[in-house]
Amino acid sequence: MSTDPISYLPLTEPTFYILLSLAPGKKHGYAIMKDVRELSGERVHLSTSTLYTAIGRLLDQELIERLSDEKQDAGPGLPRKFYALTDLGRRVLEAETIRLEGMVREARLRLREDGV
Amino acid sequence: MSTDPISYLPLTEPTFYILLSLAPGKKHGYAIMKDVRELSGERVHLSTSTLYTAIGRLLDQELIERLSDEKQDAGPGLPRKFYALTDLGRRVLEAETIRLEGMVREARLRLREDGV
DNA sequence: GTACTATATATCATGTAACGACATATCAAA
DNA sequence: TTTGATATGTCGTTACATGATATATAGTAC
Repeated sequence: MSTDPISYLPLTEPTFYILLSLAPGKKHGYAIMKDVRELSGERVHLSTSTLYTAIGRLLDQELIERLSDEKQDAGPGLPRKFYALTDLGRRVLEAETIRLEGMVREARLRLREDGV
Repeated sequence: MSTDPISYLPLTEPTFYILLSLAPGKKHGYAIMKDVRELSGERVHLSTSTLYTAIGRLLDQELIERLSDEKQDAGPGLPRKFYALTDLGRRVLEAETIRLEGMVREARLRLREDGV
């Protein structure tokens, strides 16, 4: 497992949004799901299968970490599990953003060359 | 098969670059491969398997079309096959660029909120 | 008191796409 | 004559998304 953020790129769209959702601070799975929906302008609707398998993968890769037992305001539903970005996770997210900016820059150049 | 470009998104990185490579005009497969490598700053090295399976898929989806027998300056290698963007392909590429811009915008907002 | 809805977790089967490895062919230069 | 650049393609494996399905809890409406 590399510590070079570049080696984790490109991120898939769900993965990108999950990490971005955690950028401001810790969240539990279901909160991530709702946040991503809003954050993406109702465009990305994570299914629970996508969400929880991605969380498992990101934990394995140490891009996020599980926060041990935030003794939380229990609302309805099963007990919440909170996650946060690791340093590596944040660096991956930043590297991915730079990658995306490069793609947009090149696209804007080529799409302007012919009359768009 | 939809004519709504949004329904083809998100594109994978190889697919995005293949379409972008065709934006200025027709190319054959091997030329696309070299162009993508340069265009991406030596970052994306398409394997021939990725390239030709993607071309097959894009033909099926009618995002690109095969140009029939450009009687071409035959150089070395097997006979070239030329491809070009369809109108739909161009619209998909534009829609994808807009999607990427949205992701970058949101990422820049959230990554600035905490001190990046 | 009971059914419904939102909250919250998770797995399974299937489909799609990337990718390394492999295969084939042509021409030019060393 | 053999190497390297050009040029096309398939096969097996792996990774990931996704719809369907399952389980559990708390509040609300009837």
